[in-house]
Amino acid sequence: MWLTINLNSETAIYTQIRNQIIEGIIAGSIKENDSLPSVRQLAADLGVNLHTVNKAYNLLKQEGFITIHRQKGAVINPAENYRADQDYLVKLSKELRPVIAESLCRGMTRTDFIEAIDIIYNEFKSLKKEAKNNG
Amino acid sequence: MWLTINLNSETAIYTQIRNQIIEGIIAGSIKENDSLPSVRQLAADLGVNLHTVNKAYNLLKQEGFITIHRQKGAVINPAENYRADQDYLVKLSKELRPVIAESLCRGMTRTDFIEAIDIIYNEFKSLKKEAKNNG
Amino acid sequence: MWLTINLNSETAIYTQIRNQIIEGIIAGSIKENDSLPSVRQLAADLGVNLHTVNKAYNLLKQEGFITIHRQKGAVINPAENYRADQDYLVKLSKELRPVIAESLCRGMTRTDFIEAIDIIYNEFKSLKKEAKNNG
Amino acid sequence: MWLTINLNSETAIYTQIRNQIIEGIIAGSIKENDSLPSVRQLAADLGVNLHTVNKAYNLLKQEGFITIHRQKGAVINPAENYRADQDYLVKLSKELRPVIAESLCRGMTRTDFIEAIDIIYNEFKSLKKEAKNNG
DNA sequence: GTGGTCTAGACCACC
DNA sequence: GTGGTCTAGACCACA
Repeated sequence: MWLTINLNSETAIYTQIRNQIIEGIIAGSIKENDSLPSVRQLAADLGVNLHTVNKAYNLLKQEGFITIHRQKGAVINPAENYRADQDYLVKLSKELRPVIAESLCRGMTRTDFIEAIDIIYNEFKSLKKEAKNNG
Repeated sequence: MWLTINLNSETAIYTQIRNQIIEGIIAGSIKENDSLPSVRQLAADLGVNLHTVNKAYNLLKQEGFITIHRQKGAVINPAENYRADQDYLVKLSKELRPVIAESLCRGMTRTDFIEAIDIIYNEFKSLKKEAKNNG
Repeated sequence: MWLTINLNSETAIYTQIRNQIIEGIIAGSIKENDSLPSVRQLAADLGVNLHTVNKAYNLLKQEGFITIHRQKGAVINPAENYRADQDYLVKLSKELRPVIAESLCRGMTRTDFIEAIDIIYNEFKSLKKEAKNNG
Repeated sequence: MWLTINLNSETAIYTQIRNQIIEGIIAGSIKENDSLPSVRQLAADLGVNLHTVNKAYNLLKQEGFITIHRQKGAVINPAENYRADQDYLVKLSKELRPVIAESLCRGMTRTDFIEAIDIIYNEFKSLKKEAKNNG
């Protein structure tokens, strides 16, 4: 499994799992209709508690990214199920506002900020290529 | 007082206080060498415990935004004290990465994302104008 | 537990805890990746409030000595995380200056002063040996 | 007056005053039997409260550095009055111990530490020369 | 079980 | 008056 979690991180483990699965989707290493490992399996692989993985999956389900079947386990939904909608834009704005505020306060211009996000966009582009070559 | 906090928010109260003070700095409603209200005063105004305000102030102090005086209370530092440095850029990147990942996953392009941040930049620009007219 | 605090001391309790943990590290009685007792546990052992221990741990975290895990509690960082850097040397100099000034004023030479610090160095050497024999 | 205090410093103002007077003694810019400015005068010069200067003077008196006369005000004592004694050595050791502990913990050797104190000794030597030329 | 947050109320040092 | 420290007791998120 391509997931790696950092126990020392400030970020909650279940959040790290959720974030990496989302990154897996955009990289293309997991696709629509793919199954995620079972809760039990993933928990064992990562050496974390069942509840933790469960919480991550439930969060992803609630956010529309996956559907949890009794038999097939967790399955990636088609992209239509979680297209950015108005609610998401509001949530996104709430997340970004304090981050942008701090960057402004620390003297970063809009251009500096976009430079920072472009580095991240490029990382994701590389990930995508890599996954393509491997898959 | 220009601070308003939301007791029901997911965001910790002390974080809300911190964030709004940062917004106050970029809006220009508080400036270099201005004093913030005393912890007791602000706590009373907001209807929260003094320790909560104290924690917010200590966080701001640790981040370089303010200096805490024994007599004058908390004072805004000159901007040089908290200019974006390498450490901050790393922190910023860590904050932005999962946010950008989710937006990509939900089908937002880089252009859509920049549109979202521009709305926030415009809000801050309006705040700045407003504060200028009031001050 | 190897920690002893003095409630009557001028030094704040949380500072005493911090200092003794640092001494524990240099003595070798706690090592890289060792866990410290939980805040509740240590607070109970020392007969102080859990917030006081919490403050000490947070200070140590901020100084780079420990990492605070959600599950495992506080863990000693590898020494690389808190090697003396320029900032520390400045802080050290600020601490030492008035101490050296007073010693000079009271007629102590540099040699007298080094004699005084050597007594301390020898104490730490003994502590280290002791810990080695016990561990 | 050669005293300069920093209101932003972590160090209490009365402690800064006390420290600088001690530095003045070792530099030779104030000598045995010299009078310090009156409490009122110094407070006015520094722009601080009377009580603050008073506290500094009382501390210096208690430590043996000065005598407070009704008429002549505060007068520097002869050096014999405050020679390092056993009590002072104990106090010094208590001050130095946590400082040395931290430096050790951060990987500084005894040699590194002595290098750091020598920088300070040299600063004081320069101060002394300077004061000699001016006086 | 762990730490994180918040409240309430106290005393002290500093100014 | 200011912030700094400490206590006591509560609830929540995370694992």
